[in-house]
Amino acid sequence: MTSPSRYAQSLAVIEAELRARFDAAANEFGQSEDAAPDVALGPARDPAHGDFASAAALAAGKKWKRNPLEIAQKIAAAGTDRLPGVGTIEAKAPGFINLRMAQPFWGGVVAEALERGADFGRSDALSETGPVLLEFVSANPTGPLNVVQGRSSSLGATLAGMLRFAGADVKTETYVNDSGAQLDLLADSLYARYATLCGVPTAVPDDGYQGDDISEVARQLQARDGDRWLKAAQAERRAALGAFARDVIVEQQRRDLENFGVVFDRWFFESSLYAGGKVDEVVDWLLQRGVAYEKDGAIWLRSTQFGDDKDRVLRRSDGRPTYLAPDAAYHRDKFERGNRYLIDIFGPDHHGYVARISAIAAALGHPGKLEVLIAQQVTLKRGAETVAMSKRAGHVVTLREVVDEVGKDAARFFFINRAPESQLIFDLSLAVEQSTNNPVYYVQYGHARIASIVRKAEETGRGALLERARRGADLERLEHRTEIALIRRLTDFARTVGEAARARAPHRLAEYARDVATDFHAFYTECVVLGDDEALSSARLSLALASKTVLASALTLLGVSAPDRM
RNA sequence: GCGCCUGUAGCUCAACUGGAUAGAGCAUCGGCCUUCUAAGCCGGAGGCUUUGGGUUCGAGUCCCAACGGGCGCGCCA
Repeated sequence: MTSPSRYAQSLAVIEAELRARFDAAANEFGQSEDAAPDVALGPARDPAHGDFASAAALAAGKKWKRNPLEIAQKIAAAGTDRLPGVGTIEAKAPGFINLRMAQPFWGGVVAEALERGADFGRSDALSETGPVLLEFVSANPTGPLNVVQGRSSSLGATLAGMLRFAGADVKTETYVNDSGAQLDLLADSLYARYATLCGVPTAVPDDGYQGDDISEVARQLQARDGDRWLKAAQAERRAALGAFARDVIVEQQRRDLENFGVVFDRWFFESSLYAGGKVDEVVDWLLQRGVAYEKDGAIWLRSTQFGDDKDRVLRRSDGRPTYLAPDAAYHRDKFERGNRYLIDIFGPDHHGYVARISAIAAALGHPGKLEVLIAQQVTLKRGAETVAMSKRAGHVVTLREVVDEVGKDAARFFFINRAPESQLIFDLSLAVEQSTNNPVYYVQYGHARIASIVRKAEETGRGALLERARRGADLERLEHRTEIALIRRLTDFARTVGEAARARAPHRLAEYARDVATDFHAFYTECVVLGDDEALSSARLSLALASKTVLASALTLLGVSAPDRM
C-alpha cells in the first residue's frame, strides 16, 4: 500500500515552519529569542478567508509593539515553499495569516481516516500531563442516583474518554461515603422497614431515608435473614444492616451507571480508609507538618494558609473526625498511588467546598494539582411544564427514571450538550421525540445513512467499488464544495477533542458531532455517491466511510450508540 | 451580609480562553423527493450580547459598579 500524505504530520510541519518564520521575524524586529507567539493553527472562521488561520501575528504585534499586519505580511511573503499541502498563504487585516489548502491535502486526510479508522483523531496533545485521576459521582450509598449525578457521570465519562483520546493517562474513580453517622442512619432506616415487615411496626427516623428502595432492601434482608435482627444488639445490628444496605444500594447504583454506559476503573470505599488507619494517619501527618493545629480541643486544618476563608475542623473535640479528615486521607491516597494530577467533579450543592478541598491538596504538598469542576444543576421539564423535584415534595427524580423514559442515548447527549458550568434545562418530551427536533437522532441518522449506502453498494453487486473505496483510490476527484467542507470538518477532529479536553468542555464534542452530521447531510444531498462514474463514486464512498469513522468515534466518546439502521 | 456559577435571537444554548460580519437547534415564513433513508437539504426573518463605566489597535469574553436568576456559607456530608 502506498503511504498517503499524512495530514496530521503535514499540519505539524506547517506549524513548525511558521514558527521558524516567526522566530526569524522576531530576530529581525530585534526581539528576544522566546518572543515568538504560539502559532496555533485553527480552522478559519469563514471559509472565504481560507481553510486554516492563525492569529499569531496579532499576538506578536501586541508583544513586539509592531503593526500586526506588517508581521503577517512578512510571514506570508515567504510563500508556500516548505508548507506541505498549502495552496496559498495570505496576510489579511488586521493581521491574520490565512492558509488555503491544495486538493492533495484533502485527499490525504480522507486516506488517513480510512487507514486509521477508530484511531483517526487520536493524538498525544495531552500526553505530558502524567497520570490523572478523575473522580466523579461519589454518591452516598443511601439511595438511587439523582439527575445531577447523571449529568456528572456523563461529564466524567466523556471527559475521561476525550482526555485519553488526546493522549492523557487517565483513571476514573468514584468514592462511596459509607462511614459515620450517615451509615448509621441508613441502617436505622432499613431496620424500621425491616421490623415493620417482620410484624413489629416501627417508624423510620425523622431525618431517615424514606424511599421505596429502602423497603425493597428490607425485603431482601428479610428473605435472607428472617427476623433474627429484631433481637440483636444495636451496635451489631447497625454494623450488619448498614453494610447490607450499602452493598445492595451500591450494586444498584453500579448497574444503573452501567446501563448508562458509565463504568469506573475503581469504586473507592471510605470505610477502607478507616479500616487501614489512614484517617488518623493523615491527621497526624498534617499536624506534624504544621498545617494543622489543636484549638478548643479540636484539630483544625490551617486552610486559610491555602486560600480558604476560614480554618476547618478535621477532628472534633469529642474525637470523631469530620468528613474532611477521610477526604484528606482519600486525596493523599490518590497522590500516593502515583497520580500527578487530580480532577474532582462536584455537584452544584458542593461548590462551597472547593476552597477547602483545594486547601487540602495544597496542605498535602500538592498545590495546584487538584482541579474541581462543578456540574451545575439540572431542571427537568416536559414541554412547558417544570417537573417538580424537591425532596420536600416527596419524590426526587432518579437517573434511572430519566434513562427509562428517554433512553440512554438521548440522556447522555442532553446531559453533555451544555457547558458544565451552565445550568441545564432538560426537556424530557423533546428528548423522547423521534423527530427532526431531536439532535441525537440527527447525528445518529448521519451514521445510519452512511451504513445504508454501504449496504446498497453490497446489495447491488458493487463489492469491487467498495474495496476500491476502502483503499482510498481516486481521492483526487474530491473537489465539490460540500466534499471539501466535510473533509475540512473531519480534519478538525483531533484538534477539537484535544482542545475541548484541555478546556474541560466536552459539550464542544457534541457540537462537533452535530457539525459533522450537518456537513455530511449537505454532501449527501448535493452529491450522489453511488453513481455511474466509477472513480468518482469510489472517491465519494471513501469520504462517506471516513465520515462514518469520525461520527462513530465521536458518538462513542459521547456514550451514544452509532446505529447502522434507523 | 460574604463567596461561587450565571445573564447572548420568542425558547434552549454555542462562541475553542482577547481577534475577522456574534453562530446553532427549536419555533416561524418560503422552496426541494421518479435517484444511495425527507429523522434530510436550501433560503428568509429574528441581536444595543441585562445596564453603566474602564483597560486597548480590537471586548460577548478581562477589570469595577449596579440590577436579575441559581447555589453555597456548621465541630452536617
